[in-house]
Amino acid sequence: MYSSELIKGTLKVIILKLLADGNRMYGYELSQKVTELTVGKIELKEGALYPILHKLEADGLVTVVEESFGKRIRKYYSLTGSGKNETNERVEEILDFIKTIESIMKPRTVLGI
Amino acid sequence: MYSSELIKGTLKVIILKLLADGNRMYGYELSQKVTELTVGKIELKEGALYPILHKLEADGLVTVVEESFGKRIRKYYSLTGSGKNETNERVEEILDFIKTIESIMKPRTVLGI
DNA sequence: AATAATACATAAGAATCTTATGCATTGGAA
DNA sequence: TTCCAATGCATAAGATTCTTATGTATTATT
Repeated sequence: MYSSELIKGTLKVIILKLLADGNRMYGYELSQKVTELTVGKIELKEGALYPILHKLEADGLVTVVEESFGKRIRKYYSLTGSGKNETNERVEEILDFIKTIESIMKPRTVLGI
Repeated sequence: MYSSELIKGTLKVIILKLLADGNRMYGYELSQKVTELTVGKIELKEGALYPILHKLEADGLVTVVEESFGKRIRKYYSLTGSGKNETNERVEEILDFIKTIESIMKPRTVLGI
């Protein structure tokens, strides 16, 4: 489990990327998938998850299809065209960001060696 | 310039790491160094910088020595012993975090190939 | 003489997350 | 068969971390 400051700002990109990889997914499924992929180091909790999904929908980046399984409802989210573009941009950005952070964090001396 | 959500939570670690590398530094110097190292992609602004430094001091991770240059004052910050330990832990954490994010962001298909 | 850069600081507001709570269904264990 | 865990959605209050804006003052540059 990473300290929560670190996670801030990355959850949205993670959701977008998972939708880009796996086609449509519903909220609870996304939450499980993140726990699984990160071996529990990142948890996508409901309080963060659902507001993000609603925001993505409001921004036109995803569309929703409700499906019933018995009396239980699932809301499947899929990327729209602009959602795919946004995902590509955000993924590029975070990969670039990672390189920057890595370059700062790698051992370095006063001499810059 | 990265979107600001992405930067959240990383500024403190960056400051700690710079102090660990370069011995004592003062606020404005840290701010300049971050701009320089990241080619302007990350900016350590005063509104974030000074509260972080004060927090680090309150937490006993850094000590401060004031020095005058003419009538201008600089506050030099240095890591304490526990500051160095904290830095090592935080750097390890963020490097681990980066690997996790990278593994999610790298191209992947539905089949997991 | 005026402006940019240096150097500190804080307050109000925005954004993003955690914690807590709520409702309802389904499956499994005791 | 009863109770608890898991599934599945949702929102509100609070914490945290940053941006933007503002303030003060000195020094260097144009």
